[in-house]
Amino acid sequence: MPELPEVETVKETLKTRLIGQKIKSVIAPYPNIIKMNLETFKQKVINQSFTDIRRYGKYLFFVLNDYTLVSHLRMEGKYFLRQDLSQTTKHEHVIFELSNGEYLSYHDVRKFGTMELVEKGKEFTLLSVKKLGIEANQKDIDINSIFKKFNKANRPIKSLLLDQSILTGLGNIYVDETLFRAKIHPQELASNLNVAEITDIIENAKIVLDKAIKLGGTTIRTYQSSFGVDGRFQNELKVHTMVNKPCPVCGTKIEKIKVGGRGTYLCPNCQKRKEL
DNA sequence: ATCTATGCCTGGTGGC
DNA sequence: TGCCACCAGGCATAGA
Repeated sequence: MPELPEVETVKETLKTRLIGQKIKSVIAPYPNIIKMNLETFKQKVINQSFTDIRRYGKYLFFVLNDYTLVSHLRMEGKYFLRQDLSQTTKHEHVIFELSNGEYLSYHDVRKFGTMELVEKGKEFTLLSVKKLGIEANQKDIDINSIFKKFNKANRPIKSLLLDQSILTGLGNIYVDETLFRAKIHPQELASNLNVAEITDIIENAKIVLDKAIKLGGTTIRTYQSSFGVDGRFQNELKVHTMVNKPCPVCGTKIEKIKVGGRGTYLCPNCQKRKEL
């Protein structure tokens, strides 16, 4: 699923081909992706050009002349550039005809992805974007402010790391990898963790995310960056998807459990719960 | 105020 | 082979 490194990769890939292109028309076989009236949406974006593409957390911002198209890929959204409409396939739900004759096409089997349109510069007035915390790979994160939030939470640490309102950018894959590196059990209550442990988690999150960005993201299940390119971080995964494989540190079999309803991988020897 | 459960969706898988 | 129940899960929302 696209998390911060995957969305970053998509952004960089699309930038090389999309900047300067003007939207000539919009075709929406499944318009529910767009969270506003389709005709209004078309009126606003047609004749607008892509001036920049940015990212915050897992959100993509397509900056146009007067508006910003805010796109979230959720579980498996993807963008393709098609040379011709005949190349589009079953699950391409929103298609932008570009001035160079190509088509920017949004593909999403599960239809969970969203597109919202705001006036340029007002991206952070969107409720979904406004509530996001700081990016998990940011330099010099204020550990104390994070610690305060974690310290009063009576929930598993994994659930807090997935909560985008505190730190944003981590999803199921990178949370598992981060907690493995920090040697913290995903079900450990956040309130049981001390400042040193929180610091360790945050440092490892940055290491994992930065390395995944360098490798173009992680391809498991369905993720590909735009134009059908696989990521390479899947070769670096230590625990996620590795059930019953030996832990790369101690050789113990990796376990799969459920935490907050999500499939969770861990080494039961390296990531022991604390005795209190 | 916090936390948990549900709905949104489809394709893949395993059981029979 | 086909049918069915179940699973994958980010986020919004409803409910406890």
